[in-house]
Amino acid sequence: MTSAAEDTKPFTLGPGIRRAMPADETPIYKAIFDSVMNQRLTPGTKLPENELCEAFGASRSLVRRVLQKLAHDHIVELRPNRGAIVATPSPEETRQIFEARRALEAALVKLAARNATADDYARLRQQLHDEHEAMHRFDQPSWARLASAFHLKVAALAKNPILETYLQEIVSRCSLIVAVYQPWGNASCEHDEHASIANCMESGEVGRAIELMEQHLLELESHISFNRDNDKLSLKDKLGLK
Amino acid sequence: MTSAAEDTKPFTLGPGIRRAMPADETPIYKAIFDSVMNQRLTPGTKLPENELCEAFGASRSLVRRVLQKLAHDHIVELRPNRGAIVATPSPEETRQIFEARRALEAALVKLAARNATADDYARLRQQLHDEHEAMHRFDQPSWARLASAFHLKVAALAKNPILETYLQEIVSRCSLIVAVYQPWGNASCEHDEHASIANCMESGEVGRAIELMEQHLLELESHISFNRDNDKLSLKDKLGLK
DNA sequence: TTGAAAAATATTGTCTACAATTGTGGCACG
DNA sequence: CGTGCCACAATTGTAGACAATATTTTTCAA
Repeated sequence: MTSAAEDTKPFTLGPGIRRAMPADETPIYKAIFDSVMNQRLTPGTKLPENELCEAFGASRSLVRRVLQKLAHDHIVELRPNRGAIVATPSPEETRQIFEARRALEAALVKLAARNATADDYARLRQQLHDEHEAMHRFDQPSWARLASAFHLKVAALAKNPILETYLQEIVSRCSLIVAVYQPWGNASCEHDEHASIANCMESGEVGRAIELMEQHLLELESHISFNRDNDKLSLKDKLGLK
Repeated sequence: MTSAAEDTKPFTLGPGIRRAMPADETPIYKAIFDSVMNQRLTPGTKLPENELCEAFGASRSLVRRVLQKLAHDHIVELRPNRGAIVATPSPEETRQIFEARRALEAALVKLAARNATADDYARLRQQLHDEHEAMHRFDQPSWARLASAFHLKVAALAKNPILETYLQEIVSRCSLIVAVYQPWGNASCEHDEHASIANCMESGEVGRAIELMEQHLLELESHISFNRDNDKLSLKDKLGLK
């Protein structure tokens, strides 16, 4: 219901396509990515190359490139000679990821407040409006996407593609963590916090904006909990209750 | 004299090696990397796969993986269907890289000051000592490496592998820029600045440490100049003066 | 019946061959 | 003499074959 990402059509990308595709725009990448985010693929799941090949009708070269990229984005883990599995972020990793995110976003807010134009703020408000609307429609998937989009928009306003790319990576990893360890959805009404941050940025209260952003991210992190079916699974195996 | 990285020996890595090598530890990667840093390979130089293959006696698979990794590290640029060339950082890119570096290192200094132990500081002082010694021996290559190493050490002290990785990438790109656009060597006596930063960190003056770090990086950036043979080259071609 | 060792199977890493695209040189034409 | 087009050569992208490693199953002995 959430998305019709069940691409089992005879997608080949076979002979005839020569242009080197950016590999993270491949349908294969997107399908795996979405499946992980929607928890159809849970952490630890093995991803054998051959199965992916015939599932997508692609050759191993492509599948392999896609897995490489997914590994670089920390969506899957690539163990030498042992294949790929869906990444399993540990609590310690999670802590580090959020710490890095706080540091990055603080720096980005500072730069964004320095570099953003009136037009930029107008677009940011549009973004906030869409977010607000999705929330009121109870459109959870769209909302989650838009909530992340706000942070990415702010990052774009900083006009530093390098830091922006880093934040994209980190936000992607955060999304994975939230999807896996907080499956009921990120429930807090983030909208007001986002709006406050934008307000402070536009009115020049940079220090306050940074403070709010850090607070907002701490809030998000505090809602993560690791008591999950992941444990249930390994427990089940360990006790042989099957 | 600077380094004997001329590995033209019949290195094969042929059949028999099965374990997937991290690809940035390959002799091919290191050779290209070093050549770029030593300016034996100048920006814009084409790197045809076949030539690299027979130069290193390796197959295209490996060469291709190495080029992929080099592209990820922004050492080479990978143009679809048109091959790889040595990266050519533009002035704007350079500005962004240094801006990102200032932001990252500021955050890292803050975290490092919070997390470093007495042992950590002892090792950092050892690092500073080595650096100082290399400087007095006029050992330029070692000195440059050690100067970068100081920044990486501080990053390690923050105990956040994610931010640390990001800084490693950025420092690598900075080294490329310095090597290309400041070939006479980074001459400023950086040692004292490094020492001051370390002092402030250890004595708890975090704000001052961050300030010094940013100042230090601005200093480094200010020594970059783009009036270089790179321009000379393109100018020469454009005027047909050959 | 349980444990370990060995064969069989499945899966990954690497290499080579082929297809397609890009760049270049020559030729015709204006 | 300059410009545009077409064929050829050089180079990259992809696919599948082969080799080596990991995993599973089978077998044999205690």
